[in-house]
Amino acid sequence: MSEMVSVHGWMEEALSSQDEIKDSNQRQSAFDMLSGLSHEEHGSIDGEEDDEEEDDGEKPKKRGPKKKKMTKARLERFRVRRVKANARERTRMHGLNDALDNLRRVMPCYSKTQKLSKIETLRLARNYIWALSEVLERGQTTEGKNFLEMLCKGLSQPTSNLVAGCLQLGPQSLFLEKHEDKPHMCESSLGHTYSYQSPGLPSPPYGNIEAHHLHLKAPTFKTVVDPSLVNHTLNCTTPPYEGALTPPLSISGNFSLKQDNSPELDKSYGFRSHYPSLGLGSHGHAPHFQTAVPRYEIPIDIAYDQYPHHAIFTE
DNA sequence: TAGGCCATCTGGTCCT
DNA sequence: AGGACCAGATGGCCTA
Repeated sequence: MSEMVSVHGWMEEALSSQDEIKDSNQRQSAFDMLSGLSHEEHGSIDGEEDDEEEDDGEKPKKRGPKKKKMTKARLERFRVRRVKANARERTRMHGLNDALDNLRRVMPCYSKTQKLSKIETLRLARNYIWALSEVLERGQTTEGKNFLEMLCKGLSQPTSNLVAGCLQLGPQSLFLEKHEDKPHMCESSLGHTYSYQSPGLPSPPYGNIEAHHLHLKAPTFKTVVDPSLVNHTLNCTTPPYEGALTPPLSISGNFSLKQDNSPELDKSYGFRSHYPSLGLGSHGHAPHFQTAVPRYEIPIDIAYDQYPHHAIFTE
């Protein structure tokens, strides 16, 4: 019993030493772990500082590997190992999340304020690669409805709406038409926040996107930012690529740009990355596609009866 | 309040 | 032995 107390004592110590463990839940799970230990090992705790096993000579020997006694020393090592493993796991997951963030930034609808979920980021990335492959292999345009449909395949409707909105609004990202009842705030690739009217897209949770929802008339733009910026974005055709073709990926150049928070880099980087062009930032060497804003007139039906969480485009 | 998303802890497995 | 990776469990936060 005294050993249990001491064991809980080190658990408490270990727990209190971890900033991450803040609540009773995690505390409890740690004790659950301890309970697991107690199941087979508490009986062996004998207070010895020594790790060596001892045969008591009276009980019949069991087959199989001997269970080492859970001495204080072993418990301490176990604790240290577990704490270190937790820290590594946190670090690993942070790295994974950083990578996911980098992926978000090269998606065609990056927004600092409206982050795509992990799963949606991966789905959109898959679609983006697929769509760009089609562009390269079949000469499809990035401005047609097919491109948008490919991008949105399998995405949830909120994400589809986001992508559709971003592609329609694009770098110009502002347009206000008749519907001014529910303006949305949209952070553009330039890092500015625009107020725009979603063109009738249903808001979550889940409706149907119909053709007229994405019918864009000659856009009239309203801006709440510097008009010169808007003018800049309105003329946002990237210069034709003149260099040698290289694989359209420059990881270091691409991602390092975003990690630098300089607004200037943000501009050039985001400007390209938010668009269905193959521009890969100022350090990338991918052929640039025309990045003028496409205007979609898309007959989109979403079969939400069948897939309540995913937008399915049907022809 | 339910559901989605997320961070964290944890133990198991594989590899070096 | 120890690290990387993985998946399950758990609870917090947020939103409709």
